[in-house]
Amino acid sequence: MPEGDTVHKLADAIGRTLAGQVTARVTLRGETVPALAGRRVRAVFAQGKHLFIRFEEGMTLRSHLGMYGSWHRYASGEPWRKPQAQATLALWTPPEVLVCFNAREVELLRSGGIRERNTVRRLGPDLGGEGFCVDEVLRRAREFLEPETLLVDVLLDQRIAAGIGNVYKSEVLFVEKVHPTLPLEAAGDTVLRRLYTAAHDLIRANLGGGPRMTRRGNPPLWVYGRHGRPCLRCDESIRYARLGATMRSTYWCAGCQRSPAEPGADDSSRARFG
DNA sequence: AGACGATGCGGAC
DNA sequence: TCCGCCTCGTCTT
Repeated sequence: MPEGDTVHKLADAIGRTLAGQVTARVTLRGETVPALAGRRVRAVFAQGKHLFIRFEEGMTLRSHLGMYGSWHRYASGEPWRKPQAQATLALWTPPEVLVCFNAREVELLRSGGIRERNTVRRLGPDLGGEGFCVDEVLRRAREFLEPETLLVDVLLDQRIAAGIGNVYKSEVLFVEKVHPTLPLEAAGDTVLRRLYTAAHDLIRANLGGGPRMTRRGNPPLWVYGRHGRPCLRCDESIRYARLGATMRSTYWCAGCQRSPAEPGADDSSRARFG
């Protein structure tokens, strides 16, 4: 399931099958796309959670898996494990066929179309990419967000940096010992820089293969999905709440990540800012 | 068998 | 702030 690292790994895998190949046939929601028949694939790449397949002469397929999307690879003639009606995109090479099921968005962009797409144009620096620049992240946070914005909402905002999903959100806050509802302004540049650097390191570390992990050993995640279980650092019970503007599931350790609102809380992060 | 919730995100109000 | 999307694994009955 897709956060930035997953989509990057998918792009690599799909690129190994498609890059340099000529597609005999491409269907978009069941409809053949004549413009892509007999067309050579130039590159397959990810940007945040978007996956792009660029063809010669500039045409590009953009896909976003959303919650339910998945990619399958089959040999030609092999039966598909999901109903054909759920296929949003299929590309025949022809020894193989790549099928994207239940994507949230799939579209064909004409030359230069990537830059015209608002959602894509506005994406922040790609946390799974090589040239990630945390200074640009800080600049965007100042430009796009109110100072009162909670860190849970900052981290999920793909305009600030692209690739963090709900799992990395909680994990990154835990790793850096920052409370999920600390406001942007109270966090300050130092904390923000630490959070995004950690996010970049974790996502990059997970591009190698194997299951996604934010720590060595079992369990592979520090806090996500561990509601009520003991913190792996301090043994306190892991908390769960739906937080932020979109009320998304958030997990944190009240021992390691002190609340900005609780009396007697450690306010060292605030002191660092002010 | 049915309820519930989920790794995402845009849009209506 | 809430809902829709229209899938699927997991848990409850």
